[in-house]
Amino acid sequence: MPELPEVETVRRGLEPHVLQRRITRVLLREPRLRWPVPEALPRLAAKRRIEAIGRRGKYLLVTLDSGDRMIWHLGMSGRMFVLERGHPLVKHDHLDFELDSGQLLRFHDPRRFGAVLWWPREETEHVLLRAMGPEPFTPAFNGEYLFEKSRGRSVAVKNFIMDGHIVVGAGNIYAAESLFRAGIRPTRAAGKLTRAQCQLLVEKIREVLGEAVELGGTTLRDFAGARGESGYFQQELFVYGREGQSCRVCGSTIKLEVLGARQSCYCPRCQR
DNA sequence: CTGTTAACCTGAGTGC
DNA sequence: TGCACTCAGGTTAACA
Repeated sequence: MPELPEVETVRRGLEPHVLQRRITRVLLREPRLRWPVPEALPRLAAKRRIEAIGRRGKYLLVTLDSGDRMIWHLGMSGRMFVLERGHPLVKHDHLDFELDSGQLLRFHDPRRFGAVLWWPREETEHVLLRAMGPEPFTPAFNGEYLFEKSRGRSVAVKNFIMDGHIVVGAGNIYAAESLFRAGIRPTRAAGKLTRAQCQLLVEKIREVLGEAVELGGTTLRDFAGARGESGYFQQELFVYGREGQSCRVCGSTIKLEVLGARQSCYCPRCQR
């Protein structure tokens, strides 16, 4: 489900409800997520105050007053809702964090590709975050960086920019949309991009992700923010999910190709 | 090292 | 209605 804009939407939605709130109780119903939820997590997180909620790539980072942190990932189908205590349970409600405000954070994830992990304060670096590429909005992610990284790489540029070691946050939707706006065909070998194309692609990735964050993400099937709200970026899509329809710019028929087991839409005329 | 594929899981949608 | 089948926004492990 969620790429960077959706995760950022959830983060922003959670923030006002959790900052400086104390976790009064943690209810773990189903520990079998992407990795097992640590058995000790409910005990360790209970009584702790939440001091910050941040984001790195598609991971949410929750800093507690003990200096320990939790790492949350929504996977493909995960949601983290702010609800009033006593809200009825539904299937796949795996975990609750009850807060001293009377509200609770409820993690719901049918496919269980998500994760809820403990990151002890004595560990300065977490193995999941260590090898991650730069955030798209930081200066470290720039045209020259992308150009250098892509030299000698034969992988399709779409797979290349979806690789979290290169840059974090662009999943299937936003990779496709960024490439459309940059006029680059998703199948193009990364190593064949020119300097100018790398520069343009960086700008378009930032533009697309930025607009999507402002619109609250993309709701295609089941994405919802922390209060259950939909995103609106789906109205801005040029190629994703539009195979067979006409290009909003030139009228050509949008084509679909499978790249690395993922659907990849592009305009054969606008993207070369 | 690079590149490709399968795997993890459930639910929604489609076609018969 | 029901069944078989395909596909889905992410990430890692296992392979060539």
